[in-house]
Amino acid sequence: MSVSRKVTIADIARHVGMTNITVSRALNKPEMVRPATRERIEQAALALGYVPNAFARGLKRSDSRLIGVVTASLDNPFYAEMIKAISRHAKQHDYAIMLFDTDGDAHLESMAIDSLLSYQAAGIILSPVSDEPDYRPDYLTRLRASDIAVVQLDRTLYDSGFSAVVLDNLWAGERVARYLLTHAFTPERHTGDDRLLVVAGPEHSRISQERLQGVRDVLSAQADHLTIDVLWGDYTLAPAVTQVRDYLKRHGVPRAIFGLNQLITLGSLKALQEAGIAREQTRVIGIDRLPYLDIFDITVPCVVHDGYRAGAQALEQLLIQMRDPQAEPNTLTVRGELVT
Amino acid sequence: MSVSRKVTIADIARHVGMTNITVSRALNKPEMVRPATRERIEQAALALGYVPNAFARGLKRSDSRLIGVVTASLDNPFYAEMIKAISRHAKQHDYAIMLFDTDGDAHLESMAIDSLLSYQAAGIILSPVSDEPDYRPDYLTRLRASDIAVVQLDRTLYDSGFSAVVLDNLWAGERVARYLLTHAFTPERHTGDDRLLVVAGPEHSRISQERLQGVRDVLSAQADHLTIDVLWGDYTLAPAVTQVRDYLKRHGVPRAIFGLNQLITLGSLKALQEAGIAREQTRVIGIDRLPYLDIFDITVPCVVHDGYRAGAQALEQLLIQMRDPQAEPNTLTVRGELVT
DNA sequence: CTGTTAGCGCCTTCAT
DNA sequence: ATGAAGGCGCTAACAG
Repeated sequence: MSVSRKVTIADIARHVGMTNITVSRALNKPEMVRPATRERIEQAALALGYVPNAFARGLKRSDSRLIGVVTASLDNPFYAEMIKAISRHAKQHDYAIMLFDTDGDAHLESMAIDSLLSYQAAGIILSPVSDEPDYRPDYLTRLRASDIAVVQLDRTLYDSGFSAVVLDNLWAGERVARYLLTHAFTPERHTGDDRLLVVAGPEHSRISQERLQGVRDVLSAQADHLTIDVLWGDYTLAPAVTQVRDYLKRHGVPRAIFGLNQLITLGSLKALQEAGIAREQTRVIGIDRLPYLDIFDITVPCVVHDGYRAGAQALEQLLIQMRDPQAEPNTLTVRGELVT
Repeated sequence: MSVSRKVTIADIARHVGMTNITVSRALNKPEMVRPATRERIEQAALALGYVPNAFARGLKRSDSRLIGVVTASLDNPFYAEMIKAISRHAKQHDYAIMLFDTDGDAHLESMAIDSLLSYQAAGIILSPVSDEPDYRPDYLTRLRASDIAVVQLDRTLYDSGFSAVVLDNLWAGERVARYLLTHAFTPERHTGDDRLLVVAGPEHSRISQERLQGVRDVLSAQADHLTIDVLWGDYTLAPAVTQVRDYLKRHGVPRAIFGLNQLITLGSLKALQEAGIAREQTRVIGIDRLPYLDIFDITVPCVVHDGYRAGAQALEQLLIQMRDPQAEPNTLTVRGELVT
C-alpha cells in the first residue's frame, strides 16, 4: 500500500534482510546478484512502492541522463517539429528532456543554461535567441569550461566552436532566386521597374544574411533591370504585416515578394490581402512550409526544410560529443527543397 | 579562468578563508551574511566559475524546482500553445520544465511519470494518451502515494481525483449544433435527407462523447427530419481523410460535417477536396482554430479555445496544489467561442 | 554573524 | 555473491 514517506533502498534492505548495497545492485546490476535474492528484492521494491531518487544517484554518479533543449520559440511549428524529433530520439537513448523556452529573451537564455549546468545535463541542444555576430552571451565561458556537450541547432552563436546543425540558407536563397528568374523576372515580362521585395529577419542575423546572399548571387547578373528591396524585421508575423503594408503604400506592388521564414511570408500575404491586392498581381515565395494550404487549392511556392531530420541529426551529433568530448566539433547542413 | 574540475562551495570557502556553510548562506540567504564577506564570496564564486549542484541541493532540501509536463503530442498546435503558457509561467515562479512527449504511447507515459517521480518533481501537468474510461494506467497508485501535485490538462483520467483544467466540450457541441440549425438545417432547406456527419475521436473518448452529446442535446428536437452519422477515429489527420473519403463514396455528401478537432476538420476538408466537392455543397464546421485561413479569405466556422489560457490556468492550479497538498482538487472549465 | 556536526539516498571502493 | 565504510555537495539544526 506504500505510505507517503519516501521509500529508500534501506527500507527494502530491511524488508528482505539484506544490506543497502545488495539492493542497489539488484536494481541496477542484476547480474551481480543471485536470482533468488534479486527476485525478492524486486518484489519488495514493488510492494513498498520504491522510487529511485534521481538526485542521490546524480550526486554520486558522474553521468547524468538529462539533455537540455533551449529554444527561442516553442510556437514556431518548425521548432516544434525539431523538438519532437529530439524528444523522441532522446527517449530511445534513455535521456529525459529539460526544455527551456526563452521567449526570445537573452536573460532567460542565460538562466536556462545555468539551470542546465546545475542539473549536470549531459548535453545541450541550443538554438539561441539571436544569431547576430554581436550577440556574445556571458554563459559561453561557463559552458566551455564545463564538460557539457553542446550542439547548436538552426541558429548559431558567432565563433562559439560548438557543433551545429544548420540549414543550407545560401542554397535556399539561390533556389528561390532561380525560381523567380523563370517565373517572375523573365525577360519578356521586363517592364523597367522590376522590384523584388525581400522581407527579412534582423539585419545582422546570419540566417537572413545567408538567404539574402543566395538571392543576390543569382540575381546580380540581372542587376541592370532588377532591384532588390529589403525590409529588416524579426522572424515574427506582426512586424512583417506592418512593414509590408507600409511598403506597398509607399512603393506600390513589387513584382515578387520573398519571405525569409514562415511567419514573415504569412505576414506578407496578410498585408497583400488587407490592401486588396490579388495574389496574381505579385509572386509570393517563402521559406518554410505553409501547412495545409493544399487542402484549399492554394499554392505558395516555398523552400521546405525537414525539421524532424534536423532535430534528429542534432541529437545524433550531441550523442557523439557526449560519448567522446574530444571529438572535433562538426557542422551539418540540411538542405531544403523547393515545393511549388 | 576556471578549470574543468567541478568547483564546489568548499573550494570557495577555502579561497576566502571561511567555511562551507557561510558560503552556502552567502549564496542563498544573503541577508544572513555580512555584506563584506558576502561580497568576497560572490567574487570568488564568479572567479572560480562556481556552478551550484542541483542534485546535492535537491538531495538535501525537500522542495524541488521542477515541474513535469507530460503530453501526447507536441506537434498539435493547441498543445504547443498550452505548453508555451506553462513554460512561461513556470519560469516566473522559478521552476524548470521537464517535458515528456509520449507520442501517444502508454508505456512511454508510464516511464515519464517514473522519471518525474525520480526527479522529485514538485508537480506534474498531465495530458494523458487517452481519456477513455478503461484507460487505467498503472502509475496512478504510485502518483497518488507520492506527494507530487498533479493537474490534468484537457484530457483526463477516469476517476483520478486530481485537479483538472478541461474544455467545455458539451457547450462546444451545443454551440456548433445551434449554428447548424440556423445555417444548414433550416426548415426551408429541409429535403427529407438531412444528414449531419460528425467525425470524432476514439469512440470512448470522454472529450468526443461530450462534444457529441452537446450536438445531440440540441438537435434531438429535430430528430424527425435530421439524422446524425458518426465516424469514430482518433484525433489525427490521416484516418479522418480516409474515413470521410469512404463515407462520401458510400453515402454521398451530407448536409454538414462537424470535425471534432483541428486535424479531423482538416482531414475532412481534404477528403472533400479530393472528391472534387466544392465547399459550398456542404457546411463544414470544426473545433479548434484553422490558423491563418483568413489571409486567404477562407472561413471555416469553428469553436476556438484559448490554449494559452488553459495552460496558464493549469499551472496556476498546480501551484495551488503544491502550496497546499490538502487543497481540494479542483476542475476548471475553459469555454470556447464560435468564430465564423 | 559564523562555525560544527550530521545526514539527505545512493553507489564506489575494498573487503569477505 | 554479499557486506562495511565512506563520501558525492549541500544545507538543516544547533551552537558560539
